[in-house]
Amino acid sequence: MSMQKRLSASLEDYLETILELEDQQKVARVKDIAEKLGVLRGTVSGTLKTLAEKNLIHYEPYSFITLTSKGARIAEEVRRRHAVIKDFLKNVLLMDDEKADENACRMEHAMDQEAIDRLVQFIDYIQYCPRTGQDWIDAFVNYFTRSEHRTEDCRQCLEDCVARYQENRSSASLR
Amino acid sequence: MSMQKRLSASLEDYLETILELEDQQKVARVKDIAEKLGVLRGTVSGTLKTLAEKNLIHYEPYSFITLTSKGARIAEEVRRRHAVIKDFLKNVLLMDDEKADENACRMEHAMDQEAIDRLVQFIDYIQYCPRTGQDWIDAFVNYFTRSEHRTEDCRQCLEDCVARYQENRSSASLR
DNA sequence: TGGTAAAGTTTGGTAGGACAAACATTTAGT
DNA sequence: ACTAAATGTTTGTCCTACCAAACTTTACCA
Repeated sequence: MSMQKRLSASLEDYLETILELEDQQKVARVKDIAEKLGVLRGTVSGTLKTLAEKNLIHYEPYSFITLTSKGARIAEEVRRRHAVIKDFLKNVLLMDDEKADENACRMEHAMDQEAIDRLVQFIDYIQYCPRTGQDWIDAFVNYFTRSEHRTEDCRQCLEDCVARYQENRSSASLR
Repeated sequence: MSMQKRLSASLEDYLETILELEDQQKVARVKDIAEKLGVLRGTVSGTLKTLAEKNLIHYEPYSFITLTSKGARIAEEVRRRHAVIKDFLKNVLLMDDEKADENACRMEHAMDQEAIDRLVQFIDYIQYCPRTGQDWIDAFVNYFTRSEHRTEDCRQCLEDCVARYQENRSSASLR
């Protein structure tokens, strides 16, 4: 059921924006959609008709816009993709917030479910595996800001990592 | 000098394809481009004119097609983005070859230089840092195929990791 | 309550990118 | 060398997505 071919990047963006506006202010207005997407109001009117025909929004001219349940499901999918990708770019690759968002905005239309799911698991794995975790990510900044890595002494880092593991083991067994 | 706004995804794909064909068979033919891109020959003819106007290819009707130096530079950029992304999807996220390629095909038009560069460094970091490396990636498959990770005993893995580091240290100092 | 500003809509036009099918040229085979 | 098949091009059409500008409706407030 509902074996839908993916929407265009543009239509996905409209849905995502409408969902955001619903959350922010309970209702989506044409003007706000136009501003968020950087297009003219006239363009939005046209696209809303398209979305309504596809049963993705409730739309009566001159009235407010809300997502249908089908539209909401898709909008939430898109938003999730965006969030996952941004999280990776910002908190793993350590890109700044704005750049991470810009790239996520485009990448969210390019990655399929499988790629997103795998990325989620990978981010998870980094946090869960005792060999990595947040401090390992934090140390990534040293890697790409310095030019000479080869002289780095990793022994201390490794020892800390092992110590932390044993620490966690014992405190876990106390619970 | 050459402050170029990015080409459309479509034009980037044409350049990438032409580069591939040049490498494979020394020359790009309309028919082959059409097949690789899954469009009709007529569509290719039209697009080739566009590319020629932008000085990205050498093009005379009924003759062979080659990239200009400007076109080649862009084509190689696109190919590099593709390769980096595919490498990540396949060898870090462990997606299968075909899926990795499909996603890379789309993502290559969505990520900017900065994101790609950071991804390269990250892949590098995984290999370079003694806490991670190939065996850490290999263990990722255990993480996402099993449902219960929490019972996993990580001590052995951690010990092996430390041992390998000391091993490498001493063999390095012998050189 | 009328009038105006803001918000929304419609219409006509442009551009990119594709298809289909008619047409032109080149290549190969005999 | 001639011709059929393969390859390449042109033309006309479609679709999506946008802008500009005229127009309509709604909202507000004096």
